[in-house]
Amino acid sequence: MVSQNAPAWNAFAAKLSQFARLSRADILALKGLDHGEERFPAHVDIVTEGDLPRAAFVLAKGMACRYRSLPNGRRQIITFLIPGDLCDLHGFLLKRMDHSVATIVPTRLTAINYQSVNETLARHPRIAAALCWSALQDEAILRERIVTLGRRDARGRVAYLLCELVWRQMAIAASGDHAVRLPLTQRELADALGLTSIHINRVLQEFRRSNLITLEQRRLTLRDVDSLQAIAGFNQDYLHLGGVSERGKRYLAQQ
Amino acid sequence: MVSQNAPAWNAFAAKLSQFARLSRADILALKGLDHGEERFPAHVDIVTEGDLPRAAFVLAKGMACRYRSLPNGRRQIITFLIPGDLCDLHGFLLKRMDHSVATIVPTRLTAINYQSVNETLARHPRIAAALCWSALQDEAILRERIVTLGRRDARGRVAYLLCELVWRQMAIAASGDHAVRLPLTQRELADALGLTSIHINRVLQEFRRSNLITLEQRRLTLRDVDSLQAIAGFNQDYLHLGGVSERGKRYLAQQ
DNA sequence: CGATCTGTTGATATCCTTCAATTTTGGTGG
DNA sequence: CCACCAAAATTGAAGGATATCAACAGATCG
Repeated sequence: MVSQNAPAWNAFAAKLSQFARLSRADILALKGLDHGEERFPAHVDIVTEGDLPRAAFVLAKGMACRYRSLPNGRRQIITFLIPGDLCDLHGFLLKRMDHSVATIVPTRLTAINYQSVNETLARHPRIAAALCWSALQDEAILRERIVTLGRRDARGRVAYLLCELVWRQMAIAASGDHAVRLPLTQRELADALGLTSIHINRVLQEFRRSNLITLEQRRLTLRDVDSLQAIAGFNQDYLHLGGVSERGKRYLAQQ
Repeated sequence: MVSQNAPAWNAFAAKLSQFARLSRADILALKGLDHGEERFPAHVDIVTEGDLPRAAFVLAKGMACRYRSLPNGRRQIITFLIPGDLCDLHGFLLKRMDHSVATIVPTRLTAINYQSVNETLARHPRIAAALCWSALQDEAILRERIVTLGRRDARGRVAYLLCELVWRQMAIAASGDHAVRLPLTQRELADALGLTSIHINRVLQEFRRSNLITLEQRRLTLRDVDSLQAIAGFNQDYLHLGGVSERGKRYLAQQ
């Protein structure tokens, strides 16, 4: 069942390694969860609101988003999923999805063999702790989005989201220059930030004129991270990129 | 260490029982996590952004909120905590809190003995599953808030939040009449919904004039739930109040 | 190589905020 | 129990940030 799918496990392992140093055995155990790869074209639902939740998966390549459609035709993008992100590890407990997940570009998933998850976690406490931490980070990302939508203006929202996407991508594939591929349309940015694509357009242009960013050919570079952070009233603490607490380390040592 | 603290465990057990039928032994095990009670007056931080996370706790009585303050003096309330809610079970892994938690009224917490959590979960798979589900619900609540702040207008936001608070309280203390104590000021509603208290005031008055709600003496009654849901473009599916999926039941039976 | 989606620009509309003042409520001490 | 004070609720007027509408240019893709 193990697919030739190095990027997925690399990205996943890279993400988890932010939290806890994984041994060779740990990384092998991660690969043991591989239950086969699936490919999806761009702009297609992976799961749809109302469905029975599908098996958990790791996003191996590409990009996706969780979103919800409203009766009035609007939609809200809740989160972006990038390579290494784990999706719905415990979702099988639920009867129906309360939101949808869609691809943004052609995307590959690695299904997770959830029968063996518990055993793997029991035998590899560092993996368990890292997943736990990853879940904490995911929740922190949701909270930060709430803060953004509730109390930042349009410029702050855009600045915040661009920083987040760059930091998250840099965490799984170190590239020192704050430049990443950003395959999002202005419409998608708008749906994530609770604005119209027209207004997103005007904010992006202002940022370009002020030399805060460059964004062309789907490639985004943050040219002045400090100013962007100031505009958003923002820092990256919420991503908890700095590793585990002393208490957490002691806890891990006991296991 | 066990405090005379029946309400806490009742509310906690009532909440978890929505998800999985708990045995007597399960409920005793929950009580075994009790690590003492703490009391806080109204409008006081329980934890403050930047702090080392405190031990996990269950809110026993009262009401609290997670919030974040922004450099420009604004604040955003992220979630409300009501009796039975579990707070930061795995937070000890983090170095610092990325947000604060404050009381809204005089509040009692029951600290959780996190040394014994793992053992309890291993021995009581239904508790483990119920906590897992509770975490899924918490995440769903965050997602719904994102949808609200991103794509609903002021009337929709207020309608949504009032419904959510009533449903959550009804789930832990069945009262058939859609009436609950709501100790929030208009300022606090505003900080939760990304609006000004002045605008909250106008929306509430419109709702009262239209006989959608009554709200006086800190007591809220939903008089026309259907209309409120229509205004919010909203249903309660996201709270997953209906129990566990068949797959989830099979999984539990194996444990 | 046309069709459709995306990005861009301008004019106008609107929802919500801001500012300012007043009333009501709730809590506290005398 | 009442007087007093601060906080909360209420009301009105004016301003601003973003939405909506409309049209066109540019890019992407089968």
